[in-house]
Amino acid sequence: MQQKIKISRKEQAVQTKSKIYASAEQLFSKYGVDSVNVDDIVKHAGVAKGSFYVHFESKDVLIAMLINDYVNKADTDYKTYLESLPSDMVPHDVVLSLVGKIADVLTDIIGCENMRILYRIQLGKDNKTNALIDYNRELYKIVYDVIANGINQKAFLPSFSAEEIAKQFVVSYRGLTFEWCIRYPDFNLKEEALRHFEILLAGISHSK
Amino acid sequence: MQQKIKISRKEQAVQTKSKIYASAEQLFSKYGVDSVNVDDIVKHAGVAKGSFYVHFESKDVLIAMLINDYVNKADTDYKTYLESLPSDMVPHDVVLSLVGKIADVLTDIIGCENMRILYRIQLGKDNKTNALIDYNRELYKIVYDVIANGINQKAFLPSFSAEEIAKQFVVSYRGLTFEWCIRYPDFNLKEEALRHFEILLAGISHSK
DNA sequence: AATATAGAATGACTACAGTCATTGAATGCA
DNA sequence: TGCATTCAATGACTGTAGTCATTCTATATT
Repeated sequence: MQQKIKISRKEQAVQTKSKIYASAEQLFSKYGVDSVNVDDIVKHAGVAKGSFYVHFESKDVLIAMLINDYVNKADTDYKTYLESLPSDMVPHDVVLSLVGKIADVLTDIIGCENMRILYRIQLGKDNKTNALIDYNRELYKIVYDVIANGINQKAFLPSFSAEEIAKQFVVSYRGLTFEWCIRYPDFNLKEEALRHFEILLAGISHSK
Repeated sequence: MQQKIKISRKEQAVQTKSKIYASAEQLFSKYGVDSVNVDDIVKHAGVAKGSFYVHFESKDVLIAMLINDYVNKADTDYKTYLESLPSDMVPHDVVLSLVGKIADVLTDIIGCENMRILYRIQLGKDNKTNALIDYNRELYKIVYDVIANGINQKAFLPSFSAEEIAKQFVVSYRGLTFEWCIRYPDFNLKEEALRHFEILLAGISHSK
């Protein structure tokens, strides 16, 4: 009468991990990451506390994974957004549109609280988190394409490589987002980002 | 036979706070902030644990105060550094010199670990810390002076105000420092900062 | 001088992240 | 089939930040 479906040890482990991940996602989205502790998560998942740490480095790493998944999903949208822009738009304006769109996504979809948590975790002493997660990879690639295209069209100077500019773009945007996180709500991310990149596009120096 | 020097209640409180602050400073610098707990500090100061929380919001706020004091002391040095530069140096080069000097101070004097802790605390949910401490105020003022001077000398475009540029300068530098903190030691702050600001100075766009 | 008030000081206590020695069941091997 | 190995699972335990009801005493008020 052994009707149980046989399940391998490995599959079982994957299922346990999923149960924990799903429970965390549910509880976090319902009550917020600060109001939910690891005991709540494992109780909801129906496993022991130790099991949590078999599958996840720490509570923070799990949170970072959840938020990062979310951020990456949003980042992928930028490609669709760029394709929706008129094809005759000049690179200068494409960059600024993208800058604005990113601010909208950060403000309306991801939210200041999530970014703050994500950044805090990235700065944690355990750089194991950082090895696992390649932050802003998607965004970097999209920016790179836009810049490379601008250089090809001779709209941007060839003095700096597209790689270099894209890298510094992401750095600047992180600085802006950081400022937004700590000054919220007294800092308008979109406005500041647009001004920042207008300066970057134009340069401040007469020498050319 | 009451030879005790009379001391007011307020003075007493100030002394208690100082004892805690000094003990923390000593122990942190000797063993590092992660190896010293609040119990160690209050034991060393000869007060009860509760007293710590009478005078300080949290362990993190105390750490932030200590590091911020240190950072501000370093920031003040930049003024001296700028005065040491040849007076005929063009504004473009003054900016880059300052950028390099800041990187040196962050790398050699303050250190990645301290910046990481400071940023992590700034991102903490308790924005009470942030109300207390005005981060990078000194740096902003110094950058502002350099930029305003550049605009006066007609070396920089008047399209953007010195306030605006100085503000964005600080934002960019925070983005760079953040990246340095999380990528350390695989990120050369000075190199990246110099490249970043070379791009900012020149701009990337042909339109002018 | 007697009483009331403020607020500094206290330390036992709670909450919670993270640990680790032990258990037990699936898999590999003879 | 029986023994050995592996590793997921367990939960009691530890370390530490932060709390709070209570005590104590200098100062203000009468």
